[in-house]
Amino acid sequence: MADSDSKLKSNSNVKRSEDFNEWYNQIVETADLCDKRYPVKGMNIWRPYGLKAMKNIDKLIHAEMEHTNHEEVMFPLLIPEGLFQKEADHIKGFGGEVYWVTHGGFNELDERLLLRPTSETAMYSIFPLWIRSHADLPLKTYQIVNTFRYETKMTRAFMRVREIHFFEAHTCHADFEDAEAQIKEDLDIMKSFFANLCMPYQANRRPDWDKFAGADYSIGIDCLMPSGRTLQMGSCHQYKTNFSKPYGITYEDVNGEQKFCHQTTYGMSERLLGGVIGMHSDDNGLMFPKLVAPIQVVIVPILFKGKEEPVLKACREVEAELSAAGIRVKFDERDITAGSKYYEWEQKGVCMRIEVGPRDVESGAVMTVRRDNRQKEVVKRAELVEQVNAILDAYDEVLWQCANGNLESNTHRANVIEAVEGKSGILELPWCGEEPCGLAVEERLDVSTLGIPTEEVAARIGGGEVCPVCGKPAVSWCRFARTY
RNA sequence: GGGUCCGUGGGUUAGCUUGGUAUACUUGUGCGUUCGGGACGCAUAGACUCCGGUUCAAAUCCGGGCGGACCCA
Repeated sequence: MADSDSKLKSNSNVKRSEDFNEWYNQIVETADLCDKRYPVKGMNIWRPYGLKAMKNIDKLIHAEMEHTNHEEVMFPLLIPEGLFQKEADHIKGFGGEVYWVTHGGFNELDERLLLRPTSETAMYSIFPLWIRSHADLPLKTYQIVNTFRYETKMTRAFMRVREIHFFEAHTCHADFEDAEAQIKEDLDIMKSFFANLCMPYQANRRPDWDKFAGADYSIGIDCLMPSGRTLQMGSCHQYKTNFSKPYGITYEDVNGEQKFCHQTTYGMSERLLGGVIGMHSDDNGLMFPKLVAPIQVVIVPILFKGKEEPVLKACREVEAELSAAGIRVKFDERDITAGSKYYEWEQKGVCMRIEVGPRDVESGAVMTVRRDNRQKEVVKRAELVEQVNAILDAYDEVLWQCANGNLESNTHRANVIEAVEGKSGILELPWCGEEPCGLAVEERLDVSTLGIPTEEVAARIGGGEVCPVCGKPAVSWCRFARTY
């Protein structure tokens, strides 16, 4: 594998291992995921291949939602100013980053409309009409729509954009306990969902100064990228009655009393794709998990003059057989050399390829090659589907192990700040729970506070640790990291 | 929030200081020879971010917009 001296496809390739950030910027375009040339900051074009990957992720979300009895809805994009302004903290949090619609044709609007930065205020104006009695609860809804935020910071494909492909689940409950049960269910959903992406993560309860605008508390889902920074891949929020009071979301309980609902939300976005790209890749390009990959298996014919027909025929049979088994397969018949196809599909993250040449046709077999380690294996045609599925499973397992290894070896726990100073990754320190101490750690280490692990075992103080800033007894462990 | 820099075929770029015919590689297209890890030959297509100013003349100088990169808070 003479990668180092092989000719570069483009004039400006950087290796992931050398410059992760620049590599990311290039791979999203060279792998045909998006087109960044649209002339509005933070608004990129989804190209077919990238959109397929995103839709596959969406499918996993839909499946989780259906499984947990959430129902899909779609609310309008535009929100009247008056509705938006009902919850004070919410406005404070989002006010600076909303797009306003001020005109209809040539006429100035009486009431300005905003493009939803998130849909709380749109949905909660209607929920009171849907909820009348305890029998209407819990109300569990979700939607996958585009939202808009006027980002002033540097934008980055899939990771920080102004038009966001956004998933949001909104639930209403009779009381706090039931809302808390919903948060627990959300944590379960995360577990199975991120397993499908082969993404190990940490769920952290955000400190109060970093919670969602209007929330009682927020839980962030953080993944550690190979660059050593964490990426927030989603979040869920306990609202208590913070929104139901201003929006009048009430129900009549069994005793005939009117009560305010308790609410939760769970949100994720196209960042999921950005995270998958960053996490599962190497110097040769992407490695999509099998459930995300637009193409799971690519078939490359090895053609020799005068022997084309039997090879092409075998390829078509293999394609049909795999396709019938529900595997996303592509037969690459283009008239370019086999080698250039290998490089291209490896870069685009196809899980494995099948080579079919005259030798294979004669022996009734195919050659399989895995994307993750380029391991070659001869597979008999009779065992094709079974073996391909086995390889895809093994491939996914490697992705998970690799990512998990990165997380574990870059999580550093210590009692004093000096011990984690200069370390990259996730840093865990005891914490007294006071904001000034958290902020002091942030400043000292140039990190952000991720928060307290939601897993009790990870959060619990065991041996009388003290806050490394103020020296008072710690109430829990707290995580810090440089973030995207 | 404050500052610096950049914008030339689809991509990467030379040219800009000192105004005058725009460079190369790559990609794309067509034909032929090839094909078990980025093939080769021939032919061909394609560009000065936008608006205004200075000038006989602007990719080049000046101002602004839009877009992008970086640094500091």
